[in-house]
Amino acid sequence: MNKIQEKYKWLHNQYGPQGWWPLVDYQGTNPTKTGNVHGYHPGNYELPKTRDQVYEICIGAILTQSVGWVSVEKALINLKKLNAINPERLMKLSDEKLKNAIKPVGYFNVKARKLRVFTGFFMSLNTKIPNREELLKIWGVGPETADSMLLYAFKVPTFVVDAYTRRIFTRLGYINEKAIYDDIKTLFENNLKPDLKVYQEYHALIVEHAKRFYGKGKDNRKCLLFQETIKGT
DNA sequence: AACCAGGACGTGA
DNA sequence: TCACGTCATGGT
Repeated sequence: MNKIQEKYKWLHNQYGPQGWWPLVDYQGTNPTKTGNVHGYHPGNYELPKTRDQVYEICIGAILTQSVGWVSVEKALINLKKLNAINPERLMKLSDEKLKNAIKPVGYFNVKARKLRVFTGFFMSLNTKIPNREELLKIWGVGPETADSMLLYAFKVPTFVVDAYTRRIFTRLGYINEKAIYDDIKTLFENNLKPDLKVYQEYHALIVEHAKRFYGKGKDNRKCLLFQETIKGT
């Protein structure tokens, strides 16, 4: 077992299945989770089931850019009340209603536009699964957003890298600070079997762990246990 | 009361 | 390419 696999094992043992990606209709709360948000469905890998759920994950991936999930959940609930977690119906919302609904996530002018651009693309898919290149061409969809959509909405085993991933594994010494997104992504994909569940859980576990122990400050000594799994390997 | 959150884009060097 | 400013609300 390589180091990347060992870290996964450690995290999963600590926190258990995370039940990502949250869906507003799922009231189940993961009691082990940081924060007071619901929508998680630990152990259920069948989701998303409907087209609208696939869509919900995609727009959630856009809304969460540089923003915590607590805020995104509010925006999604607002959209839900407008019956607009559906591509056709979201497109029919006025700009005013759309921006007002997503206000909690901030950057609402930019994100409203991103949502419309993406929604046009989504409708053109017509049940087809997009590839990474197609997603990256969309204005407003960068590497992390594209990978999140692929992994959690379209169930393609592609690894998601975020600021937390970079922070943890930089401090661990696995990657250097100037590593670019695809370098980090490759590190994980080269050291893991392309297993959808593992990819989904690993990213979610990294987020959970980072929220607890890896603030933006320099202190990485809060989690000695995690550090120690390196030694002796 | 600063500081930062599950990024991406536009700009100038 | 690359570093830096911008987008904006809400929770510690």
